Order: sequence, then C-alpha cells, then structure tokens
Amino acid sequence: MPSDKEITIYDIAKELNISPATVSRGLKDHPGIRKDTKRKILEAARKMGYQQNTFASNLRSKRSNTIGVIIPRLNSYFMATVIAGMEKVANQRGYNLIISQTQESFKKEIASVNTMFNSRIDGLMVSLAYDTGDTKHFDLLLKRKIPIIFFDRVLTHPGCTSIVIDNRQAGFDATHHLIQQGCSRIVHIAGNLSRNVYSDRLEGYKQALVAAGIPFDPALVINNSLSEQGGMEAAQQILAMPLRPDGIFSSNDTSAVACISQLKASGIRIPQEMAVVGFNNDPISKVIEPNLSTVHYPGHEMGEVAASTLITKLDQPAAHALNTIVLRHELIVRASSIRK
Amino acid sequence: MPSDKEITIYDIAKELNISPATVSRGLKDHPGIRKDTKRKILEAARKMGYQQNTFASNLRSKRSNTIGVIIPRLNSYFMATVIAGMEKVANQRGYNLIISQTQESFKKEIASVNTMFNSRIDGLMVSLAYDTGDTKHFDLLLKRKIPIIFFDRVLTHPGCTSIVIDNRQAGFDATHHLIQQGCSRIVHIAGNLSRNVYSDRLEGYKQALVAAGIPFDPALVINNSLSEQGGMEAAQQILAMPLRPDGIFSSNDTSAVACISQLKASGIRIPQEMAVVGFNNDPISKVIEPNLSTVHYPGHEMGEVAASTLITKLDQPAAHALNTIVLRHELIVRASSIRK
DNA sequence: TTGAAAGCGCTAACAA
DNA sequence: TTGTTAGCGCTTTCAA
Repeated sequence: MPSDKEITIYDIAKELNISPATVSRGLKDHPGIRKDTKRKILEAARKMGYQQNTFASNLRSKRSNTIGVIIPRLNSYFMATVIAGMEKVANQRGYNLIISQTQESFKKEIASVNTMFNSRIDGLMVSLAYDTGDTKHFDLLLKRKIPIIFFDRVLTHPGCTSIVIDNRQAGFDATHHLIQQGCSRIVHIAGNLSRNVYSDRLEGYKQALVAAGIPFDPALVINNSLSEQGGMEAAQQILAMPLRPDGIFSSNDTSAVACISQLKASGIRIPQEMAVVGFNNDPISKVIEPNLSTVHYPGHEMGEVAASTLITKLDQPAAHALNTIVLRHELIVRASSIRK
Repeated sequence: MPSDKEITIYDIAKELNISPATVSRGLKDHPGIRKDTKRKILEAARKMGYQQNTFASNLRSKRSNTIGVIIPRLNSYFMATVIAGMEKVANQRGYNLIISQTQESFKKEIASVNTMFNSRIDGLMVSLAYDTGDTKHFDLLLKRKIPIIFFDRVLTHPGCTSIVIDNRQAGFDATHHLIQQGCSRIVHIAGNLSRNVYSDRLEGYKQALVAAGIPFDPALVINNSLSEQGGMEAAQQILAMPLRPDGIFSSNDTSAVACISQLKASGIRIPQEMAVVGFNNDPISKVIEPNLSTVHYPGHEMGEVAASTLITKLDQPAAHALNTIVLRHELIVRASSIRK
C-alpha cells in the first residue's frame, strides 16, 4: 500500500505494460495515439490516483502557467474588482494568478518585479506605484520575451499593451457637466500628476474650461493623495479660498466623499452652493448624501480584458499585439451635481 | 554573446573550474564551503546574470514556496483587506500567493481545491463558499500533509487551524447595545445559517435577548444574502410587520446601509424610531447618515495572522499547531444607534 | 572542503 | 502507433 508515494507515469506504464512516453502522450491530447490506449491510460491514471507533477512538466516546457499581477494596493473597491475580473479569466483559461502589492513604493515595485521574474511567471500585469520613475526594472522580463500588460496607471512602453480608459475625455465630461450646471469656479482635486490617470484627467478639466471660455486658474487645482484625509484637507483649503468656488471635480470618490462631509459640516449646501463630481463609482458614491455624481470606471472589465489580452499573447505568440486598448467610461449624474 | 541562453550552475562551474555541486552549495548558505570559494561563486553568478531555475529546484525539493488562497469573492472591502494582509506577510517571508474565487459556489470550491493541488501549493488558506456542505474535497491535501488554515467562514476540521473572531460575543455585544438604548423589538438580518459566522451572530443575538428577559421571536429574523438587494428587501419586510420593530442588527454593513436608505425613504427616523447596528466596519459605515454603528472586523490582521500561522507551520513542521485563534473584535458605536 | 554521479518526473526527437 | 533515449537544471548522497 504505497498510498503515500506519488504515482508517476512510470508506475502507470509498468501497470499497463507500455512505455512512459506513451503514457505521457495519452495523458495529453496528443495526435497519433490509439483511442482505446488513451482510454486505458486515463482510466489507470484515475484509478491509481495519478497527479501530474507540474514541477517536472514546467522544467521541460519552461512555462509555469502562472501570471503575475503587481498593483499599488489591494484595499480599494476598484482594485478588488479589477483583480476579481483577472482571476475569473485566468482561472477559465488555465492560468494561476500570483499577486504582489507595492504599497505605492517604487522600490517595492522593483523588488516585486524581481520576485516575479524568479518565480518564472509567463506574463505580467502591472499598475504602477505612486512614485515609479522609469521602467528599467521591467527590462529583464522583456529581454526574456515575457509579455507585460500595463493597466490603469500606465506608462507607454514599446512592445507592451496598455489597458486604460480615456481619462482626458472623462475629466472633460465631468468638468463640462459641472459647467453646464452653472459652475464657473471649479476646483479639481488631483493625484500625482506624473501618473497618466491623474494628469489626463487634469488635462480634460482644463480643456473643458477652455471650451467654455473659463480661464484656467492653477490655484484651483489641489494636489494630494486622494485619501480620506486628503479629501478633508481639500475641504479646508476650499473653505479658505478668498473667492469661494462653486464646483469640485475630484479624481476619486474617496476624497470627494470626505470632502463633501467636511463641507456639509461647515454648513455648505451640496449641490446648491457647491456641486461635486467624483471618479470611480465606488459603493460609497451611492451612500453619501446627496448621492455622488461620478465617472463609472469599468474595473471588472478592465481586469478581464487585461487578462485575456495577455493570455492570448501567451497562447498565440504570433498574434499581433495592440498598443493601447481603451475601455468605455461613463459619467453618472446623481444629486450631488444637479442644480438645474 | 549567448545573452539569450540561460546561465546555469554548469556555466558558472566551467567558468570557475569547479564542480556544479560546489556552485550549488555556494549559492546557498551551505555549511562546509570555503568562504572565498563562496564569494567567488556569488560574484560570478552576479556577473554572468545567473537566475536560479525554480522549476528544477522545486522538482528536487518538492516545494513550490507558494500558498493558495480560496475565497468566496474578491469584491468586498473586507476581503480585500484580508488578502492585503496575507500578501504582506507572505511576501516578507518569501512565499507567493495564488488566489482563486469560488463565486460562493461549492462546486467551484471543489474545482479550486483541485487546481491548487495540481499547482503543488505548500499550504492553503480558505474561507468557505456560501453553500459548502462538507469538507471531503480537502482530504486530498491533508493526505499529502499540506496544511490548511480556515479563516472567517470556517468549519472545524481536526488538524486544521481556524482563525476567527468571537462572532457569538460580537452578536451579543451588538444586540445588548441596542437593548441598552431602549430597543425591545429587534430584527436580526442574518446570512446563511450553515456558515459559522452567521449562526454564531444569531446565537449571540438570542443570548442577549434572553439575558434581558426579552423572548426570542423567530419572526424577527430575516434571512437573506446580505447584499444591497437583500438589505432593501429586508426594509420592506420590516415595514410590513404588524408590530413595528425598533431596532435592527444586521450581519453586515452593506445590507444595513441599504436597509437604512430604504427606511429613511419611507420616512422612518434613524435612530429615534429604528436604531441600527451593522457588521464589518466597511468604509460606507462612516458615510451613511446617520453614521452606522458596527462591529469592527480586523480583516487585515486576520490575513496577517492566517498567513504567518501557516508559514510557521510550513517552515517548522514540528511546531505545535493551534486549533483555533480568536482575534479581537470591537463594537463601534456611532449615531445610528444612539438614543440616549 | 570539494567532486562524481545519480535521479527528481516529464517531454520530445528519433527510431522502429 | 509506440518505444528508446537523452536530457531539462538542480540537489544530494557518497567518496575522495
């Protein structure tokens, strides 16, 4: 009763009086193997409790069937839905996902890339850390032809595909909407402008102002970490402005909500005195009063598209790779910005 | 310039005119190797761009340094923080995390366990699906001595450690608090009672009633999926009750918040006419008006403890394993339940 | 302190 | 259609 010892293809071969190579073929959908031989092999394998040894198989095939995911933080609703989408697709198509958080640190991002490299991932999906400066740390992967997909916070890199939404257009839409609602002094709460997502939204904000003939005033742009704390501080800054603004476009919902709470506590009426639009369509946006207008960010879809694009590239290396994939966003208008 | 070909220990051995075995030893902290030989090896490895082949090394050592995580869904704040905690610890201690979602389905859970098994994980952390009936599907792991940690939604299994909070006590605390605030007809919104987390909370709810001399009325227990939808339906059921309740203890914040919104829309004043306590301390609990009293669930800590307990067991198999680890919860009283 | 050599379990080229 | 054989790159006895 060697129930403890692992069953190998050799055991099956001996049992059936055939060669290990035939067993190996029978276990796959190898062409050129007799049907009933294959049946016998599969049956014996099942009966004997055979489990294929991935280590040996990986060693030969030089593939791990594992995809790495590097993200800044896994503590937001948005990121959780992205990962959920990735996992769903990866699972369906026979890949495993290994995940690493950079805690928004460039240094940790470099370490994560190296760990992933050593784990022999077949491909990588990355959303950049807050302060990632260059992309040299990805070179060792690219040199080994390991494909990389950037999503959300991207950096154009030749040969890599990026999955994004049109952040500039979204910023434009949000700001344009505020203007249409009669706002003329609109604050923008922005994140780190060296990240595309935030600089593009700022760009859209500016363009919407220009289009409406409103001069851009740098004093109305507040830069912070987009955290709850950041939103509260932004409210204080807004209250301290000599000329009171009448609208806010925040680059995420967390800070928009915190900001609204503070403003309400100071007696400002939303949206009458201050109309607000956030970004992401987090669950909190439907809970705050008044409900927050926001830009729907298709996180789940982004995860699915990123994973399926990557896996297609892995399974069909010849397939032509796209440079950038833009997903559809949507402005969701709720009570926090309706003045007309 | 074979910069494309991978460098192996044989290449290093040839370069230094020593044997591959010595190189292998030099690369580890193997005892009985001369200091400067080791130095030479490490230097050559660095210079030649050596990367250890995990596949080969796994094949020999029969370990993958990978831990599996199986969860119902990765779309809640709570679960995201748990995973974040796990990843942090795993990363620090040199393990990778591979994640799989069951989508709350028992069938998918079985499939996930099998996939994980085939991926040769060294250990597993699991929170059970909504309808998981038995634990037979874990047997193949246990037979191979692969340790399993259950967390949050657990099932006692001999030989496995569970990480939980005292859900009974938490349910008691929440209900007791409502009673102290003058509530006497308290509704409990519960999840699937075959999951420990929900049945224990119900148990605590009952005990608090009994302790206060209030008879338990099954008609006041609403069972649902604890989703937003569920919370809204619960509100309708509450409004339809012949004798209007004056308090609600919900097993999560999502449904508590949805329920409050509905009740408010129907003109019920919170907390005066209906005091509410939720569970989890999700971000929405601080946004809803009035702010939701809730039970703080230490998700991040739970993830850290689960991972470090598992890794300790992996690194020191002899270490004595605990059966159950109970983390501290905390009732957080906010405006939604203060009537005195 | 180092080297020789066997083998982990699988795959694939080549032969039959 | 099946078998033979030679590794993939590493670790680990055993011997020197």
